[in-house]
Amino acid sequence: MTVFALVDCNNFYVSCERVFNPRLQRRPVVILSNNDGCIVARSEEAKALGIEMGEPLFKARSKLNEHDVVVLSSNYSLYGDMSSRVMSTLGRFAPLEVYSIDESFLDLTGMDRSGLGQRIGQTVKQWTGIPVSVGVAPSKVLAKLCNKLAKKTPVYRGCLDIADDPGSIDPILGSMTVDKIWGIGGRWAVRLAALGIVTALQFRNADIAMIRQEMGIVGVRMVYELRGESCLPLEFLPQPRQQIVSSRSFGRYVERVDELQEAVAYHISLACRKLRKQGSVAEVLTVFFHTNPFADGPQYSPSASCSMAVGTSDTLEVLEYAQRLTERMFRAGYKYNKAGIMLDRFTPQRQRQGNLFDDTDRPASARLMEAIDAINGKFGDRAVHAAATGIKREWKTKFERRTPRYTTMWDELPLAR
DNA sequence: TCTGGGGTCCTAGGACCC
DNA sequence: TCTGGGGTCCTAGGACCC
Repeated sequence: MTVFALVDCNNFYVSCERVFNPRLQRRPVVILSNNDGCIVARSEEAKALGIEMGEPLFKARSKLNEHDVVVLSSNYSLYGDMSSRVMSTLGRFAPLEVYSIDESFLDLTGMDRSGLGQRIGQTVKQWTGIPVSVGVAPSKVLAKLCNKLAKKTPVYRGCLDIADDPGSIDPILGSMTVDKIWGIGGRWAVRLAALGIVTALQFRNADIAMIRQEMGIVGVRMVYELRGESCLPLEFLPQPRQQIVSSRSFGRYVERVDELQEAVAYHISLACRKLRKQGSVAEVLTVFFHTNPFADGPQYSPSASCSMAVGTSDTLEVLEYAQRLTERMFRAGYKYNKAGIMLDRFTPQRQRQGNLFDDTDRPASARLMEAIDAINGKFGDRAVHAAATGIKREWKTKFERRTPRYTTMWDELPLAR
């Protein structure tokens, strides 16, 4: 039997901030999404005040002021770096699948697990400063569930292991609604309720043929997983992305085509760098932008794709396609609040399909991109960049309350006195 | 005034092929 | 009057996740 552990960081973004600013301990803290728009992470104290996940900042404002809540912009450089520290610590214990920025599955099959969960937690806390919870079970879905229980039930001291006795949580399944299961969202919960399935226990005990009929193969797998029969294997090797999206809201409305072009160019450069990093080339490009869907007034949200003559990851080459698409779609007289691009149809760089009419010097293009990536890797992201991405960039996304990038920028290191 | 961003998988249906 | 059977590929849309 395979034994899965799910290790999940507690309130990850808030915990990262607290490592470098201990004054945030025991205070209510929230972290905002891009553009300081919504609340995407909350400390326990903030949750206790009834502040909701995903709540727009302006709606929560009075509550935040009233309770003197600390409000911070996202600091992705910091969180990304702290995440890799946590993951490499976890890698000391067992083979792992990094599932998201703040959680990993570990393969504990055949290991002596007595006290192991607590030991993992203590080590991560001591080495990185980040508190974690651990769930251990014979399937991923159950491990997820145990993790959730471990997190909110102090008596488990941060780790719940049911690998030897999955039935032990039946009473809890019976009192839990089905949408709390990983993979079952609100939509399914509504449809299942119509079939008389409300609790996680009812779902687990449901008739397989009926679930197959109603939910397809996805639902069937969920039921088996809940029964402790693993259907979702561990994936130790990260799979290359099949699409890369880059998009952001603007810090203020954009009405001019040149600013829109800058923003699109900026997204192209981010996405192409990611694409090169994974060693792929893309054949299809999509560009989109839109007005603010929440605002009154005329709406316009165009999107257009094109196939590129040859699969490419060359920023300058993709830029040309992007600018043509943007120009074609742009309409004056609208207040745009967001732009983005998507790259699609990837092949590995080495298997690039040529084109008879391609007169680009491919080796030269590859060397140029390599040089740009190397320079930016050493001297910072925009040390060299396409002029098309703009100089002043007044449309930039807002991060008005971002803390220093303590661990990734020399001039933002924390000071010790 | 102010509302995030980036992914995956599955399915149904249409187009097309022999 | 009567109009097969089996397959693949692609796309759009729905559902989910963090």
